[in-house]
Amino acid sequence: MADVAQLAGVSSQTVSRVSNGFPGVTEDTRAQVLAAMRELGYRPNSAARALRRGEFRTLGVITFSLSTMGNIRTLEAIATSAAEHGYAVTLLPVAVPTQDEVNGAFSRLGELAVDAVIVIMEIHLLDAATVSLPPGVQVVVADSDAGDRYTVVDTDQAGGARDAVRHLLDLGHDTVWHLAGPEGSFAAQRRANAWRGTLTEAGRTPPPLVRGDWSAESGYRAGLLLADEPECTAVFAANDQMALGLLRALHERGRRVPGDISVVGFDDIPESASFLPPLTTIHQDFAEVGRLCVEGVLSKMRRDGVEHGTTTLVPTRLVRRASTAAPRRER
Amino acid sequence: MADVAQLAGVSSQTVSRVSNGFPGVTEDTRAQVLAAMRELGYRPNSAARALRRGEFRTLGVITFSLSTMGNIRTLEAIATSAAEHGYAVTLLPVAVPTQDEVNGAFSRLGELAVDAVIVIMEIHLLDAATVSLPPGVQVVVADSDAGDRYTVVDTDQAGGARDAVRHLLDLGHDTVWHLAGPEGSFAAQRRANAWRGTLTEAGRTPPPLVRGDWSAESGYRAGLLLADEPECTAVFAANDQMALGLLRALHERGRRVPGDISVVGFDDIPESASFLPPLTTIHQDFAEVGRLCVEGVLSKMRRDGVEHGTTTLVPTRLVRRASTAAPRRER
DNA sequence: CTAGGCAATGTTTACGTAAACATCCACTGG
DNA sequence: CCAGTGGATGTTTACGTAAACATTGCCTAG
Repeated sequence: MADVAQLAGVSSQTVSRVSNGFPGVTEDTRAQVLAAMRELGYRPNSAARALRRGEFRTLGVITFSLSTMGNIRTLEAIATSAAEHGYAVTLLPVAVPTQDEVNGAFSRLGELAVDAVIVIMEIHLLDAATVSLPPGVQVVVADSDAGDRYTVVDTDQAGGARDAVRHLLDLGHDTVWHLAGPEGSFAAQRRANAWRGTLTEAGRTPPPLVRGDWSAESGYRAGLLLADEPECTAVFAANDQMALGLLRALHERGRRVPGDISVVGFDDIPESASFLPPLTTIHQDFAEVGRLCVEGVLSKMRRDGVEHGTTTLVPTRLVRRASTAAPRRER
Repeated sequence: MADVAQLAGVSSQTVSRVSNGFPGVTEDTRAQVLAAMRELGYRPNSAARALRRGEFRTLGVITFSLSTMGNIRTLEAIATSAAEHGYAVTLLPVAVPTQDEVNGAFSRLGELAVDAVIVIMEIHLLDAATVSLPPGVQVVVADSDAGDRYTVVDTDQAGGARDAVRHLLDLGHDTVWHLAGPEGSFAAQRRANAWRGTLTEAGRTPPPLVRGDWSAESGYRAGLLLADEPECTAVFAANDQMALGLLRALHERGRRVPGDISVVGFDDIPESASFLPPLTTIHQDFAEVGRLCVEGVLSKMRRDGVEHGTTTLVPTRLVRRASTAAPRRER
């Protein structure tokens, strides 16, 4: 910076002003400084900047293995949105979703060059970890159940599940079976609750719940079971991958989709339009989730507010494709 | 730090030594300092550290939209591997893969708290961007063609494609059709070249190449075409998504897989085991690619070497599933 | 014609850390 | 008994920046 100042014939402070786009610099001077910067290949040192300003202009994102499409898309949206606000994004991967690992990530956080944190993770892993959160670091949680202690941004899981079930009921199905996600997941839990609630509201009896683990393989196993249920004409799968496995099992067992059984998924992964048949599913707006996470955490930083427990829900959208139809009325 | 020093009754330098695990501190003193740190909730300020040390312990990863599964898995491996070496990972998303955007990302890089960069991107976008690379920042490129100017780590595209084609020939097919990726992609190009080369080597005539754009939708369109080719008994799709679309089209047209047509994909995405039928595909070891990227860039930093043009290939593995079989000999 | 004001620019300082150097002290060997 | 040695700890300083304050000089109103 000093070199630039000397070459431009000004003080280093003026260079700083130009570099930060501050007012109070003549157009001439500014041009001269810029020229000097270019000539010397000057780049501001972000460490010194951060030291001086007391902030890093960086957001940390804690997530374990970018396994699910949703998390990835959310991460991507966070990165893009953060960039728009002049923030960089640092990734804090947690290899195994155990309490210890999460605690470890949180304590490493303190030494990390990060102003705030966005957690993409089921919240129950967070509870015991709170203690080690460095003070002054704001947190927003995505993809999680509302805790009273965190600001949460999430897809409207319940609304999406309700739409899925209603769609099937509207088509004329007597009831809807549910292929749920793993027990430990709040997202799975909320989708299942909404499924049950919607059926009950409509005066239908919820059939026994079938459980998977989000994987296509588990959907396949569930499908083999469901294929043998003669009563089953409509299934709401808690995600698209399980729906994929389900479709394969039904096909193998000679059950037609949607002729014999209608299937609805959840997520709208890009491939779902090319399933056999193309899958009716609930579209999630991950880009919006990511955007809201960033804005939430930034606004928390600014006002230094401590409003815990705010939950923002991002609406979903039903995407109708070929895997759902009215039941055959043969009885 | 000064507070900790005072509480522990030592100098700040001793605190620094403890904080960095340096020798020359009595066990007693160390314990006292650690206690003081805990009591005051001391966390080293990474900005000051970086300023003093002249390095950030951070790697930048440039990638545009985490669209493909491969890039995501690579990114994840990079993050994990970097963490093991005590490095953090900062994400530099490029919204649109245009020259301008890439150049922009590279120039922003200079102001970013990053010691080295890993680029996950087709290299042709890099060529014109080189100029703005800040000096002293090492680069490793993943998922790209070898340039003489960069260190490249990539999956052995050619080897994988060769294995795919050979597998089909070994099963007894006369020749193999190829559903290629977009023209602009070097990965697609190399897979196509290896496909053609392997056929020629084996004395077969390569059928006309069919082109897609990586998406399942494009695979579907290609599949409609191929379903009408009576000669076609085996297809090698350049990725699993296109294979998925292909399977749907073939199914719709009443062509059995693998009865009438065998299909091989590329990538081994998790869903491919649940396709209809389960897809034979080429497994890529993205974790290894990520690991090698990190180690490559770190070793470049250490030796300050300037060995350009090194290319490391990570081997692939053929995963046999139900979508491939011997052709029916009815002629 | 001059005091006052304001815009443009310069000077000083502190941010938190770790390297380099300085000091202290206990112990060893002659 | 003392010089020498080496380990433990303390002191000084610089890293590059931007905030706070200081200075300069020009313009305008009275």
